[in-house]
Amino acid sequence: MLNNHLPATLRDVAELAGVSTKTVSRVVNHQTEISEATRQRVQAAIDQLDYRPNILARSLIRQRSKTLAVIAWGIDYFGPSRTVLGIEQEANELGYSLFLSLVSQPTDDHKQILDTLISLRVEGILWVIPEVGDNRKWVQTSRLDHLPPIVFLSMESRPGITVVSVDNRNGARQAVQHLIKQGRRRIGIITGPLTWWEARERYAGWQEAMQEAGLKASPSLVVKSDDWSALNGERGLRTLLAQAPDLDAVFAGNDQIALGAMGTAHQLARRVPQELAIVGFDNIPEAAFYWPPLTTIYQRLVDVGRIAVKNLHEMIMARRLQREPIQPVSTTLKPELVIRASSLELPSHLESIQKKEVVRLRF
Amino acid sequence: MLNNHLPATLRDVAELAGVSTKTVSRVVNHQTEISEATRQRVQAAIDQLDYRPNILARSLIRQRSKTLAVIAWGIDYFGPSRTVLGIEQEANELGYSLFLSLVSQPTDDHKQILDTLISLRVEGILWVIPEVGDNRKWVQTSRLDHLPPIVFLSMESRPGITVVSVDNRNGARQAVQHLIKQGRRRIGIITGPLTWWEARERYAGWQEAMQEAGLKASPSLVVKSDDWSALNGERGLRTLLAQAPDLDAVFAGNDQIALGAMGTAHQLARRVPQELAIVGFDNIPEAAFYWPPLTTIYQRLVDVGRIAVKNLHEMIMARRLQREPIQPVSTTLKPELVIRASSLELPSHLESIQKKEVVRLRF
DNA sequence: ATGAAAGCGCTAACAT
DNA sequence: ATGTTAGCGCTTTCAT
Repeated sequence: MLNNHLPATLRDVAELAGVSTKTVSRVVNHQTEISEATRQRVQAAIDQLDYRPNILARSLIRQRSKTLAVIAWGIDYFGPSRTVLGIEQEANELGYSLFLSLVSQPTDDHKQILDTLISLRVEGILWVIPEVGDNRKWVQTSRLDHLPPIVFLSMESRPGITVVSVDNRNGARQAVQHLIKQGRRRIGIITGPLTWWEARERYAGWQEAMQEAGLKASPSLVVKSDDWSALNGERGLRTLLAQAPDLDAVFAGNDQIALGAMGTAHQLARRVPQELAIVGFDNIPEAAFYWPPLTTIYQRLVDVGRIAVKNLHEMIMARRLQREPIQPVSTTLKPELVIRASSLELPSHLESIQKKEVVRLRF
Repeated sequence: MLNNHLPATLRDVAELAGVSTKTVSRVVNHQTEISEATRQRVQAAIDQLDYRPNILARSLIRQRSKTLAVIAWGIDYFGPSRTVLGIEQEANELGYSLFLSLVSQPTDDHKQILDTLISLRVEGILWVIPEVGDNRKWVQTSRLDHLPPIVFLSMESRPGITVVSVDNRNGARQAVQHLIKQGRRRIGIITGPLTWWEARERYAGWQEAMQEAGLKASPSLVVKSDDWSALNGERGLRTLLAQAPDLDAVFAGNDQIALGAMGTAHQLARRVPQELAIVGFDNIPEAAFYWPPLTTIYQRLVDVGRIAVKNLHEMIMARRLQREPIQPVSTTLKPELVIRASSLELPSHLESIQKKEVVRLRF
């Protein structure tokens, strides 16, 4: 059977129930000023016709789309996808539908996407493109009050805009301080790509922690990656060991880089953690199952998404009420250190094995 | 400054330019039947007022929202997020905007979300919830012609519906056949949760490949996981070794399970791959950097998403043209075997190391 | 408690 | 080449 009959409208329901459209509208919107008898009659007609209100028409007249947009990059990576998950959850709870737009590169031009979103009459925008190079310069020079309210995720706080992010610098400091507490002194770093704000922050955190402990943050302890992949961890550790043969620990820009570094350590027969402690960043789910399990920094990325939507909602409401726009607030979440075997002097859960037998892994 | 001035409408532009609304409409929609002089005058007015067409109003009158919806689960996992990436890319290229709806569990009720999507007047739906338990039973009993066109991803093909998926069974067979070719005979399997269609298919593929090779697919070679996590790989390998001490290879339900199994192998000092070959499924980006690098099955998940949108688009067009709905077609993509060290008798890239020195890894 | 009528912003006949 | 008019489906005064 063909499905060429058009969907039922409010008027169809009204005619079937023998009432006016306004009455049907009252039923659909759960308004009270209606007798129970007619309400039931209308409801019967609705069910019979399988009527669903047309939200497009509703949005048009109410001047509210109840729609947000997320413009994101890297949704196939752990961090962004967790953040989008949180965004969707909170948006759903607040009754917003969510448009998803992706850019293929963080540096891609977003103007066209922004135009589309304005045309779609979204009420607010969540900006989930990482700050890379000068791809945020436009924010300073734009009249943001001519755009829908925007919340920026994971970027440097700036006056006049609303940002939700994780304190990467603090996370890096926690990681390095932990290594120092374990007695490590020659602590190298394999950074992420320093065009990224997050990579720079983690790098700065390493520097700060080293200096605070009276350790030299010497250039020979630094290798800069050009991306976030495990490949850079492999190469990075080789370079680092060439520059600083007495290296006793590595802070990696993220868990993938840490994974690559561990692989190289195995190949070079450097025992982890005894000879070389390794700490990552992100706490991806697999990190607990690396060999050895990886000490890393946990960021509450789902919460980043949820908080961003909450803030956005408040901005939307404030603007609707024609009040002065609320002062932009930046939220920064503290990350948490997750200690596992890769950074411990004596990985306790492995002690028993060592006693029982001489473990000899040869590849 | 407050942003309480309403966005400009077509009529505003028309008045400013001294033309009719229809003329402005022509400019906005790049229609040709208009003189260059007026086109420019109208364009100037558009720029001056910063006018953007209201897509809600346009959708209402055109009876086309140019909008698709993806309803998904597990967007923070590798597979679904890659698929959504492909969906977004293709939707964008075909001029569709994309609504994103997530369920928190594959078994969650989706009826309410479906209602919302119909109300939003999406033109088509991409179903990215994995087939778990009987959560697809509704498809058989529903009048799908009363819903927007739907394409189902990653599920068992059924007559009457459009499905795009990967041939998991074939992938598993490739994995096991590869192990057999390497001389392995006692090939165990740690399945994913068998409530999942994909896990069952991979399990069936293992059985088929074993039987075809004249090997016994004995129950002692099987461990069934209750989820897809690395933890099950750890436990799984222990159980498997208890059941079949002469095990010489493991096919894991996915790469995470494989990772967990490798961790246990290390702890138990079983050399991988010499004593125990391991193959995973999915080819997550980190798999190449596991220790040893993991042999696995690659699925073109981005293409799954893209093809799904292409098919959906055709269904939409067919229905719009009031023709008979096109026959549902199911598309099945062949996965590819990616061979790495974890399954090779003599991992070539490690030979040099073995010659140079006796590698002794002790944890 | 219910209804009539106006209109949200746009496009598509159908003029001229 | 340009304009007039009707109306997409809904909500909202303002009546009754």
